[in-house]
Amino acid sequence: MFSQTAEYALRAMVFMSMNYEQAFTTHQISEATKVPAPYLSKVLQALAKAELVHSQRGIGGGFALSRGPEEISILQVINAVDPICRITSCPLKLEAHGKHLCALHKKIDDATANIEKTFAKTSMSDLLVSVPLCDVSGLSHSLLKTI
Amino acid sequence: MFSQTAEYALRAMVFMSMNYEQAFTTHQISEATKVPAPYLSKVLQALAKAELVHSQRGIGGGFALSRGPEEISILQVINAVDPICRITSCPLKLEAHGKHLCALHKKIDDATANIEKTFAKTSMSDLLVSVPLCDVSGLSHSLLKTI
DNA sequence: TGAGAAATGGAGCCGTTTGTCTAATTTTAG
DNA sequence: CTAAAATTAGACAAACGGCTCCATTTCTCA
Repeated sequence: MFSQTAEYALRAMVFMSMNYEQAFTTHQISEATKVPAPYLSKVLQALAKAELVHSQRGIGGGFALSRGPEEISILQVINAVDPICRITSCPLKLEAHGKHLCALHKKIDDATANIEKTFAKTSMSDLLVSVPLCDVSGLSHSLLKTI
Repeated sequence: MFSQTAEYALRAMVFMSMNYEQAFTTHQISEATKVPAPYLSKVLQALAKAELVHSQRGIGGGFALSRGPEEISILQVINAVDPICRITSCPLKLEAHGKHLCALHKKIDDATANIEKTFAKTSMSDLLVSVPLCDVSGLSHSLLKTI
């Protein structure tokens, strides 16, 4: 339904939201979210390009949210890596339909619109309630102290 | 969002619903729905395996719905070719979560559940209202007469 | 100023999806 | 019984997503 990449991006974003003023290295995020590190690196780059996170090279560098977790929605994260695209014109390219979608495509697009709406309304901070995303017990000791 | 294959399957099903007691050949369906014929053949086989359509070889054969269009939902069609799968356990395989999903995965699964529900409630006959799926003017003369 | 820590960018691998082609099989018409 | 019409089965090709690896660049600290 949703791509693996979107899942990875969301895990990373939720993790970073847990302590959003701090910068985490790719390795730290990978360890906590169980996302393969080299691939996570690409995902984080996409998030950086979308300006959802800010990257900093060198010692003490890493990735951090570019704004507060309450200002970043699930939709923004998904759209940064694997955009949800609406049906704006007839996929069969029929002149007859023009701008109107047939019942089938309207139904599909309505469902997509609903998803968009739900995900736009939910922010990273909404996802921090009660149950943590990740296995804190598995984290390295040095990282643990920072959370 | 949804796979190309699912789109193709739905187009074919809607088309067959327009005259559901008749059998259409792969070629006829391909022509009307603009789905590549050799690939459509695979899709139709999947629909046949799911018993949504019935196939008949030889002269005068083809594919036809196995029951009335009001008894076939969008969800059934999609699940036949590219199943919507729910999140039943933590994707990170964390012991800590057990059967409970964290906020992130619960949110994603809820959205998926909503899609499922909408698509389960909509039948092929609901998709036949007013605007036709396909470019009837582009169909061969012999096929046109049958619709 | 140098060393090491980190992100960046590009090439490339593997499996799945999408799509094509061909040969074999079934079925009906005549 | 035969020929044509149709599905079925299988191998094959191209494109894409997920993933890895490595060389390069940028940055900080001592």
